Amino acid sequence: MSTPRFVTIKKFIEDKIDNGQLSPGDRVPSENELCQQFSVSRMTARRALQVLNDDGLLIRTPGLGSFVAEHRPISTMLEIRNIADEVHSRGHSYKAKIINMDEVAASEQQAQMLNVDIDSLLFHSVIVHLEDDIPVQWEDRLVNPAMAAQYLQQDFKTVTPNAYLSKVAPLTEASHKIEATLVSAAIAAELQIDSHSPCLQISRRTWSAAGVVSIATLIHPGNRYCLGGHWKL
Amino acid sequence: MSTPRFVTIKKFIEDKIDNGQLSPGDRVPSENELCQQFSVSRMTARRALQVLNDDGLLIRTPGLGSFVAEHRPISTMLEIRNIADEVHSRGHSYKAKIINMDEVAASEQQAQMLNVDIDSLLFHSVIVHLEDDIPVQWEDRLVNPAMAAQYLQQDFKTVTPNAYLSKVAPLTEASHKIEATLVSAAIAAELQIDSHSPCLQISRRTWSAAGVVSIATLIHPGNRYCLGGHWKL
DNA sequence: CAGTGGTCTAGACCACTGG
DNA sequence: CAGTGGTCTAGACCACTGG
Repeated sequence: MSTPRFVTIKKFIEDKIDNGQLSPGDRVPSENELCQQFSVSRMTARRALQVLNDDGLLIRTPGLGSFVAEHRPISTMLEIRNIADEVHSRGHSYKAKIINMDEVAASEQQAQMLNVDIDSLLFHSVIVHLEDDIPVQWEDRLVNPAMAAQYLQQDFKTVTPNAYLSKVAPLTEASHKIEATLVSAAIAAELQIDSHSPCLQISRRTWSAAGVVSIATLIHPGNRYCLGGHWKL
Repeated sequence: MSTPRFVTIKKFIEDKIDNGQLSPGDRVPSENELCQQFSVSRMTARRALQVLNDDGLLIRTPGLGSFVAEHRPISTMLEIRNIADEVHSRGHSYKAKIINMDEVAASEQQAQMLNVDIDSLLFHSVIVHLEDDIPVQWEDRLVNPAMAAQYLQQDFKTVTPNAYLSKVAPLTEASHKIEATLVSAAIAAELQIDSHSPCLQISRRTWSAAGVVSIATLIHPGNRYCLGGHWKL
């Protein structure tokens, strides 16, 4: 299980960008130069540059060369994405910390949102998601037991609630509310931020063919997470 | 300028997923099978699958094969709405306070974002939008003069910049970044909030057929504004 | 065992940029 | 012109999965 050579070359360049030896606009070594420096074939040197290009760190122009991009990429699409996939797609490590897994009686508002009777039992999970061991999302989720009876038996350290629910109750509809908020001291502590730091909060309700599956509150430290979107046509 | 072969193969598979010939979980042809079908080398067939994998459409497992992913990434439509229309639709009164209307020389970053020369003149407007006389949005906007020559002559108390630009340079493309931030004392004063209140900030870049039209920073008091989205199917 | 995807080589031709 | 990145070939060895 040794490191692929193209990864070694990729990191070599990435490090130089991170520590300032290469600045935006600077030219990085060409494919041929990397071939010689690392004694690899051009296809391998090329792959390192290609991955960096795909990640938005380099801009490559035939006839000219490869250059460090002006701006580091903006995180993500406005998608219903699995936070674990999102972290992995950035090449970072993902971990989950389970804060709480229990059942609660539905309040009037919760019952209405999930279309169940008041005081009926709901599955409840609270999980903190970490990217390279830094908290990036607090997830508080209520689930309609009729839609996912085995919810509390899952190991959410390996499969996110989102991924699990998508499997047992395929998503047909979703609504979101996005706002900027302050959070309680308890949540701030878990997210390792000051309690007066602004947070990006997403409240989401998801439907499957059979009805409302789940309502979730996702809270992100404002300085560690942003939503990106691109629209065309 | 012919289509690369790996793109042809990629589209071949993408089409089968789109029209339902391949469903989530189905196995797609292996690299070797594609080599024979399309008479290409394995590296080329591989590239088609690799790109689809990077896009999240396939999941590949050594020893097993390549399979159609369970979930297509779902983008939630975030509407680009006119703030005045939005306020009116809530049955409230709308007013605009013009803070600033001038021309500025493009910084390096601004020039790059708007695709103009550094130090070329840009139109600049700063407007606070009020709902029932309460500030709900701080709008700081830079406009490419080539796209809307009469921009500074408009009366933005009656027509929002958004509405005017949509008329003279119809929108074809937009990208957003959404984040939670704190704002400067000057902006907080105009928004009539404490400077430590969290704000929802949207950075938006809009394109028309002829190119980038405008970049805008929209700042909303966290307790007075939120974004909503709904996605179906 | 045959088959899969992951990595890699040492070549090739191409359109393009700059000097 | 020499150099760049974009595409492509026909091989290779590997760790791994399933039957």
